Order: sequence, then structure tokens, then C-alpha cells
Amino acid sequence: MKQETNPNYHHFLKHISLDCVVFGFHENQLKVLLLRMKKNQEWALPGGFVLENESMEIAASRVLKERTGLDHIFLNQFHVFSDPERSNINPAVPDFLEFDITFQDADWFNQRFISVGFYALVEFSLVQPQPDVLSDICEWISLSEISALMMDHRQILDKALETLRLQLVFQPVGYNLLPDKFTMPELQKLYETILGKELDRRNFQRKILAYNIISKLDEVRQGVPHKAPTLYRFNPENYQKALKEGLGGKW
Amino acid sequence: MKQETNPNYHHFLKHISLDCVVFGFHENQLKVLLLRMKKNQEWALPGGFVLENESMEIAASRVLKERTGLDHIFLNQFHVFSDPERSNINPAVPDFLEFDITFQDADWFNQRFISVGFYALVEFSLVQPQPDVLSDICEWISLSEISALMMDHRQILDKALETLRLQLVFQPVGYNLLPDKFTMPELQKLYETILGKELDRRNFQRKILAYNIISKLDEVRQGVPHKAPTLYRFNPENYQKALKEGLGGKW
DNA sequence: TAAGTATTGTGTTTAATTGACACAATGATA
DNA sequence: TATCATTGTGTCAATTAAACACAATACTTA
Repeated sequence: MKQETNPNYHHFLKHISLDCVVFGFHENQLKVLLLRMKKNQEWALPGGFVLENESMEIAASRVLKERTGLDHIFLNQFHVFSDPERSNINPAVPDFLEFDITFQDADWFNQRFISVGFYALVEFSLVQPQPDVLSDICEWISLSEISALMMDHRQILDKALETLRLQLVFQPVGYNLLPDKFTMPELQKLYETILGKELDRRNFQRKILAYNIISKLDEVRQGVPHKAPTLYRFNPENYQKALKEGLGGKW
Repeated sequence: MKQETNPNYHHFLKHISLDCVVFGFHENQLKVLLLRMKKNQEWALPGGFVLENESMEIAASRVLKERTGLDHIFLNQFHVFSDPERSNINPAVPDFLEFDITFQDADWFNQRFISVGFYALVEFSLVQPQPDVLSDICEWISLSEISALMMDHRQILDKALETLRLQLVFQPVGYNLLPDKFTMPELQKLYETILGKELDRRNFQRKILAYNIISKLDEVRQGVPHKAPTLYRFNPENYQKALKEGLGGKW
């Protein structure tokens, strides 16, 4: 039965969708969770719709729970994408009938959607990528290896990255992207990757330590070439405080 | 005929609305454009709905054109308000039948709306406030004099102000809020009002001038008590450049 | 097993920015 | 003509950021 594999779209609010840019960090690379669509092999951001009694935030959490298996993901809305032509930006018009989608579902997908963009920061290793009904693959792709995306999803991704860069200036980042214990070079690489530029190792360390959001541990990373770097851990109280109050914003 | 005074709501996208926080600056006070609803005398932000072939931004411009008479207003979306209970936050349930709204229109207003918040910065003296069909008054209210607002509009206003404060740190503000020519104390007062704190006159001047976004004129303000202050004007090229590239954001 | 090497840990020195403050110049008012 | 609030133009000290140097560590390899 189709009804068991596909959602009942008439429970969702019309015209409204959401798309998520899920960032992870692995092997010194910033990665994004993408789906490959069955229809035309195009890559797309994970997205979804809003139930009648859900907020956008709850809807986004639900979608991400389905795609990653994770609860309580760090999530921020960053922009609304509402160009009436946004679904026509990349030419391929989906022919949903080729797959297990009913005629009525095709009507649902052919309406105009105003999409709220969310970005999420997650710990790479905790995610178990799951495709949705429209996709055959769900996996992490390195930022540098992403080429074309479905519809306006490339714009959505670029805007998410831009937002993340601005956030970095006055909010701490990393608690949600790194494992519990991490080294200073790893944290620095994360910052460099998000900002897209190199930072001075010694000045970086001084600045990060001054924020008081991480604590040095009595442990070093084992089994690495050359000198073993010390492990650090985020200080949850100070991190949360910094999230709320910001980091040095002037004026 | 009702059809001539009221919009045809079935041309709008369901479930989607927008609300605008219009900021103006007058007599050294930050002001917000508000409407008083006919129904219950509650004050509300100017808002509206989205036509089938409009982007959110175009819809917001259209709404603001109707409320202010102005085109090309500086507009930024800042947040989506989607709590399913947002229309029930202030108790008063509107009884639209008392006014010139048809039964069908009441259905329209009773649906759940997800609202995109925009803030606008406009030059106070250019605005000609116009009420809409649901309101009897449209006027500027000083930020300090605003008490309760309809539904979740107070939250929307607070979030807009918070966003504006953050913007101020890495983007210039003022071009859209001040008249063509202005004095340094006027610009400073604007910054102080937005930030909600006092700034040192001399340090403020040094910092603003360093941004190279304003030019000193060979003119002073006439007819003021005490020493006449020099007039300045924004430098459009450098201002636009600063808007795009940001002001000192560190890292 | 000892020298080589890449990487980490911990600085210093210099320049730029910010914060706190002082005083003369102006021009209406008394 | 003296007064006074306000503007214009600084200075100085403290803080912050940028550039740079060198020793310590631990794996590599000869």
C-alpha cells in the first residue's frame, strides 16, 4: 500500500516547506548531509513540511530526526526562500509518476512552496543517514565536492554558510560539531574551514582560551604522528552563557 | 459592495502572512509604525498576505507602500513566527462580523498563519501613514510608549529590535533613517537609541569617521540654541560597500 | 639507538584599537 | 561683555590584535 510508505500530505500546511543545511565536521572537512533524488539523481537538501499543529522548529526537528536518528539537534532558522520561480531554477521537472508517488501526491509537489531555511550543527559520528521516500541515498558530502543541487538548494546552502560565518564572529561554534574531547588544532581547523581562511595557530589559541569556553584536560591524543596534542573539552555552562550573551560584539 | 473595500483573500497563499516592524527616527526618538484595530482597539504591526506570484519581499514592499506611500523601502526579513498558538497569545478573539468583513473573510482570518517578520528603516518625514481595512488609526508610536500589542506582535517587535542591534555592530545604519543632511549629535542619538545605552561623543565621532561612510559638508545647522553643529551626509558608494562587506567583524 | 623532522606548547615584541578624559572654540542668552 | 551649553579637536593610558621566535615532544628513519 502506498499509504504506508508515503506521508499523508493533506495533514501538512499548504505552500510551506522547510529545508535543512546539516553541517558536520570530519577528517578536517566541513560536510553537508545531502539526499540523492530517485527521479533524476539530483542532489538535494533534506527537507519537509509542517503539520497543522507544529511550529517550524518542531517540524525541522522531526525531519532531522528522520534523516539522522538524532534528537535535540542544534537548529537555527536563517532565511525564507520565497521566489515564485524557485522550483523552476534547475530545469528538470520531476515526473513523480515514475516512482511510488500517487497522482494526488504529484499535485502536492506541484504547488508553490515558500521554504524556511534552517541550518543544523551536528556531531558527524552520531549521525545515521536515512534517505526519505523520494531519495535513494542520504550521505555526507564535503563542501568542496558539492556541485549542482536541486532547485535553489545551492543558494540555500550558500546563505547558510554565510550566516554561520557571521555567527562565528559573536557566538561560539564547535560544541555541536566536535566530539566530546578534541584538540586545539582540530578546533582551529573547524574555524578555518567555516571562515574559508587560515588563522595564526598561536593567536587562535590565545583568543579561544580567553573566551573561557573550553577546558584543558590531563590527556593527550594517542597514536598520532609527531607530538601528541592535548585534549580539550567544552565547558557547558560558559558555552551556554557565551551563546546567550555573545562574545565581544563592540559598541 | 464589500468586494471593493476588502481584498479578495482567495488570491493569497493560505497559512502565510508577514508582519513589518517599521522604524523611524524623530525628535531623538526611535518610533514604530502601528495600527489600531477597529475591532478591539488593540495596536498591531502592519502586516499582510502573499499573492500567488509574489515573493515575500515583494509582498512586504506592497504592504508598506499601502501603509506609508513609499517605494523602495529598506527591508530585511529577520525571523519566522510559527508557534501554532501565536494567534491565541492575547486573549481577545476577534469578532469580525461586527465590521465590514464577510463570513468568508472571517474564515480566512481564523486559519493558522505562519508569519515572516520584516523590519524596515524609513525616513520619518517621508511617511504618510494610512490605516488598512481592519484599522482606524495608523501612526508612529515612540518605542518607549508602546505597551501591549495584538497577538505575538510584541515578541515580533522585540526580535526586530534585537536584530537591528546586532546588525549595528557589523553593518552601517542610518542612511535610511535620517534625512539627507544630519548632524553628528543626531547620528549619535540614533545609535544610542537603537543600542539602548549612551556613547562617548568623541569616541563615537572617531569611530564613525573611520568607517568613511559619511562626508562633512561646508554647512551648519541653522536656528539652534548654542553652537551650530556641522552637517554631514552619507557617502552612497562607501555606504553600500560597507553594507555588503561589513564593518570590522573580527577573525 | 641516535639524528632528523613535523608538530605542539609557550612565549615576546610591535602595532592598532579602544576607553577615559581635557580644553579651547562657538554663538545664542543674559 | 560675561555666561553657558554645546561643538570641535585633541591626548594619554589600557587593552587587544598581528607578527613572529624558539624550545619541547614524540614519531620516523637511517
